[in-house]
Amino acid sequence: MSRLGAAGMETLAVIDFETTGMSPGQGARATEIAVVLVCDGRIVDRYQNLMKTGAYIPPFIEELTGISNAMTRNAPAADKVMREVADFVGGYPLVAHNAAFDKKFWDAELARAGKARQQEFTCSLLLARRIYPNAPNHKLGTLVRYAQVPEAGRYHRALADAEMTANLFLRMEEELIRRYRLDSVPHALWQAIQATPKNKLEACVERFRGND
DNA sequence: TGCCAGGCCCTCTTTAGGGCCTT
Repeated sequence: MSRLGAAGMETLAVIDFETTGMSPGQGARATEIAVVLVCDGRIVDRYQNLMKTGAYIPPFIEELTGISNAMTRNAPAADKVMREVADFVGGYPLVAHNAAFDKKFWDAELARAGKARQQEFTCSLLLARRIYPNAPNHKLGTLVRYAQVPEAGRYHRALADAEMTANLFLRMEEELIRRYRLDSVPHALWQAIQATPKNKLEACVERFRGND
């Protein structure tokens, strides 16, 4: 499901988690979440909150993110934040950089809040590998510089990373429209590109155009 | 006890291994 914005464009929710580790299956918990809504080629709304889970943040992660144990101790409860952010996102399609990571935490933290995911994720990392195959690598920071996307604050804070992911996504949209002379890039085409083999981007777009 | 992510994607591949990405 995707709702339409004022100009008839689809709205997408770009999400980023900061966490205590790599996997909720190993006990890692979220420490911060941000979502930016993208519609009609721009960011139209934002949500950001630290969240208190009681999980210990290792020193390495405190250093990486700038989010300390003291900060999360005074944050609102994780289940309350997750219910709020789920209401904010609604049924909009979700986008994240390396979505497999954020999807694990989205599902795990939502479940703890008594809710379930309503929509699929689109991965800006998989899209970037297809659209920018010649980038030095496909880390978010590298792609921001490679695609000349404005930096939005400190890397590894949720809102800054979500905004940069959103701006990277919008830049990739512009690139596809320019390269293949499209009117727009509907969500279904993003999903098709993500699922297509890495060296078959052009064929994927042409097939979609033919079916459109 | 000891270990501990996991999906994508390339290649010296498919009866597999290892780097890339996310915190």
